[in-house]
Amino acid sequence: MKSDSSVPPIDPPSLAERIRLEMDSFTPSEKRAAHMLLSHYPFAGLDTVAEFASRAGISAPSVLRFVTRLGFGGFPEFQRHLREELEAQLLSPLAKASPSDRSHGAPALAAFAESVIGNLRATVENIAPAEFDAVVELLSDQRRPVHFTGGRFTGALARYAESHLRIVRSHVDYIEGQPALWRDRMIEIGRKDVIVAFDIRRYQEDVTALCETAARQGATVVLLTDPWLSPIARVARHVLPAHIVAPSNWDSSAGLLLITEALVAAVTKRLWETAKPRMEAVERLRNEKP
Amino acid sequence: MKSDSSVPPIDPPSLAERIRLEMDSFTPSEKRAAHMLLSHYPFAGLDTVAEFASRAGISAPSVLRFVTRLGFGGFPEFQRHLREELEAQLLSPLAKASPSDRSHGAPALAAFAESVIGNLRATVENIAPAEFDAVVELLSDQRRPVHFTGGRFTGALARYAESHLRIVRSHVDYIEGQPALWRDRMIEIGRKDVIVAFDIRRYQEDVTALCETAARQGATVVLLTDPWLSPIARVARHVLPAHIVAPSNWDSSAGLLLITEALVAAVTKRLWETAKPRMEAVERLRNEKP
DNA sequence: GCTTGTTTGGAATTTTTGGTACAGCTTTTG
DNA sequence: CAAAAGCTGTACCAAAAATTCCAAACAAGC
Repeated sequence: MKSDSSVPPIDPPSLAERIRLEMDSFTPSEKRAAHMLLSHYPFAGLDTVAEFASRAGISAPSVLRFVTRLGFGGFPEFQRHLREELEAQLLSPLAKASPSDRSHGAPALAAFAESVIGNLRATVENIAPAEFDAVVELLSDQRRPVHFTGGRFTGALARYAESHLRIVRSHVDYIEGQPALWRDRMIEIGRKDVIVAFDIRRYQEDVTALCETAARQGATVVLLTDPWLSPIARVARHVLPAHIVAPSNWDSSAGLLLITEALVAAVTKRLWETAKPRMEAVERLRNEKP
Repeated sequence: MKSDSSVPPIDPPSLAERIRLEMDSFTPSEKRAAHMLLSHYPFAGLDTVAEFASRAGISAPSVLRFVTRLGFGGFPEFQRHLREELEAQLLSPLAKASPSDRSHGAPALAAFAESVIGNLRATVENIAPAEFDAVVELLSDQRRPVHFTGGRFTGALARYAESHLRIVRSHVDYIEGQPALWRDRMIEIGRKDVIVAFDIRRYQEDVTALCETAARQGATVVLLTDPWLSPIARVARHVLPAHIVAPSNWDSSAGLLLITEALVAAVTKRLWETAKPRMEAVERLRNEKP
């Protein structure tokens, strides 16, 4: 889920900050807990209650009272908060930089671009070479029909992929997401077929259904998704996750596009012997028209 | 080459690194686990076994087997390692981008990514802020109908833009490039209308024709193109060029996507007052369906 | 010095979590 | 095509963790 509630992402005041402010109102043992936590923030809080208590030199119940006092429902909830805070901080090192220190380009554009570039780097880092290569191999097998599909936003990317790959090789098509549009086509799908699905959060049930049906019939499913993994991952043979978080109310698909283009480039190169004449033929046909 | 001889601070080989290397030798469900972990490293591993298993789409025992295979005595030990690694990394700001890490990801993918990133930077540099802002302003005017269009490859990007913007505001649509499909619609196009065209080299005559016709009827044309400028530039009021050259037989549209997403983000923010209720309503409608 | 209210830790309790045995299934191999 | 090996999930159990309860210790007020 995305937090659509507030537009300008004002940093939530860190828990550490709150603790410092409320320090005076703590009981002696709560203070020990607080100091202990702040001295190693936030890692000190990631252990067990017993460990925390022992390090702070107090008892477990005191630790519990401490976190309750901070407004958490329990120790696990407290830990979850720490993790999320840590993750948010680590993933957006850019947010720290002053927002108006960029000179060139539209400021909004520049900031957006930096964020997207971060996504691309992170995406590349997290993709296993073997996985990428395996997908290239799969898409380069001309005996296997390839079908692209995607959700309401990602469908456009699927189309983009399809429009390129269909020129490189044959048996490439695009399947619309709605079940009514693919139900009858499923009879054609079998062991040899490859489904390449694009699906990011707000995962679409119809796309999932398509992939599950195809997988049940023996098709090989390749999934391009976000790091949280679409439910399709459960039936997918290969998963390529891309980072998608951007300073926007929408997610960014740049990482998915990157993977897509890299795949197309690799397959084109791999099949160059047969792709070249094909591409030339397509070009010739296009020029004949008028 | 740099002289690294003096200091041999061999980074403790991150667990992530080891996982990437051993990826090939994993069983299918272990790969799932590995992927899941890498895509969110290391936070994905900080939850409970059950949570981890569920997110990766595998069973809890498989997760246990996975961590055992990595050489840990148990899940808690595995988590402790992750925490320590994270802490170490966070405390040394140098570790940010360890150069020995660069080689990761599929080599082809990594090289491609660097090239794309270069394109994005160049694209941002070459866009006049005023031009960008003017387009945002134009697209934020709800009284002006907006029509997206594009060529055989870029059409997908136009669709992508349309699918987002149509949720933010009304009077947004997509026009297919072939003249037969838009000829009759042109009668509707007038002074108030805005055409946003995507067109990169191997410029398509039909898209050019569409824009020329629309411009002749008084419509405002916005063009997203490559640095060599599509012929549409002659009739366009605003031109946003993106760098597209990549190590591939194909051009890369990442720069166009970047501009598109930045535009959508800016317009969404600009129209937030009216966009928010719209987006919520759309969400509600989508959830009613089943 | 007694009482009252607060704070604290030990021990019991409950919930959650990690771990294991086993059976079904898939893939590989002969 | 059958047997074997390997992988994976269900069901169950043990362990450990969080949480609650209660009585002791302490401080402040009369």
